Amino acid sequence: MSESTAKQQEVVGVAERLFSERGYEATSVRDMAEALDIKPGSLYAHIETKENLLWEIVTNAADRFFAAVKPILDSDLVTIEKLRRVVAAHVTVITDSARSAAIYLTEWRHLSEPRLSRFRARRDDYEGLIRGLVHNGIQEGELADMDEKFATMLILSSMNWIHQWYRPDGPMTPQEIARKLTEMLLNGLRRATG
Amino acid sequence: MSESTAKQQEVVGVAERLFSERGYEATSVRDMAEALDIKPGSLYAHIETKENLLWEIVTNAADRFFAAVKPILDSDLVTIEKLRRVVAAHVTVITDSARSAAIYLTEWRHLSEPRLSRFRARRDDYEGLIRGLVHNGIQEGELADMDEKFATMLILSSMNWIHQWYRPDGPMTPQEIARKLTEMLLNGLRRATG
DNA sequence: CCTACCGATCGGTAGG
DNA sequence: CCTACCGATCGGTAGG
Repeated sequence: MSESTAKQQEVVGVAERLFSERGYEATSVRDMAEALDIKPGSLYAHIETKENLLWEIVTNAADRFFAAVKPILDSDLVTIEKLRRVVAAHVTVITDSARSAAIYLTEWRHLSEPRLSRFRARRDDYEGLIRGLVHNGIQEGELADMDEKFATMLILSSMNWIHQWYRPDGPMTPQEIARKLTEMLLNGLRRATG
Repeated sequence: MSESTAKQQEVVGVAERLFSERGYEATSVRDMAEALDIKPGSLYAHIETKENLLWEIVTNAADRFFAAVKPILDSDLVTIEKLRRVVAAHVTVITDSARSAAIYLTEWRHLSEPRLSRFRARRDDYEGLIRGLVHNGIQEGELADMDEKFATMLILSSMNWIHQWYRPDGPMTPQEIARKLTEMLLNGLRRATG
């Protein structure tokens, strides 16, 4: 692990913006160089390959999701409260780093092997964490007796779609988004009878 | 509207496979020609441009979603029943035409203007249909008094994520997926108390 | 970080 | 549907 310079961080920032706006494949090294106001060849003083940039962005994003969620799972809160906080933490990662989260969620498939497999394994680990939470919630009777895998997918999909419509200047704060989402997921859309 | 030949349908089929597997930008006309066992230049006897293929795929997919959902919305069923059937219909479109649905959901951004705007408008119309349903459900007291727009997003996001994990040879039928999804969305994940 | 350049590949066309 | 090709652009490198 070599330390990364300020300029390298600037390059990553430009890559995050362009990859999230146009997609990885549709972004050329010339696009990035232009945004950085340098010549295309000069970019390679700061990066090794274009794919390395993608890899750095998605692994950093994965790190953020794990770091936000792990301490909550390791705590001794009851499952429903863990779930509330995990949703809040995950949503906050998406809203705070919207660009890299979008790349993490949509551009990973352009990684080549062996990174592609490493990525998938890590993403599956994360899914496993959420699934463990759902599993416990069902065991303990806090969550309904339902298809564990399917419920996990519902939680992840509803959280991950947020990057598609979230705008920092929109009317809702990340906290509000997390609160409404947990509320709807836990209690359902149907009007409670009685 | 010129009628499309069997060969043109074959070309569209190959494009659906490659665009969904690798993405639009990462698929070259040479990739498509090779899959069709013809020379790259010969492809242009059947298509005008590569983007026309993308446009045909996403508009056909949009047509399918509207056609599946419209008659249900126009019926005189109660809102909750409409919602059940709309979810089932939408999920069935995704599972029956998984490749084109995936392209519709993820590759549309590579359209150029003015098609990009036309696409967005149509997608917003569809979202409006679902939102109208949610609106009515709240008015009539069948759905909980909640953020209408947010509930619409939750419904759409949970349905649309299915293409990410659905496999035709998996254990669940489209009907089962739709049933479980509606159940969880309407009643929530929390164990009903009392 | 620049100049100058590499071979490969891109979407697409002319003429048959 | 093929041969033969177009100019443009791709990711990346050598040498300074």
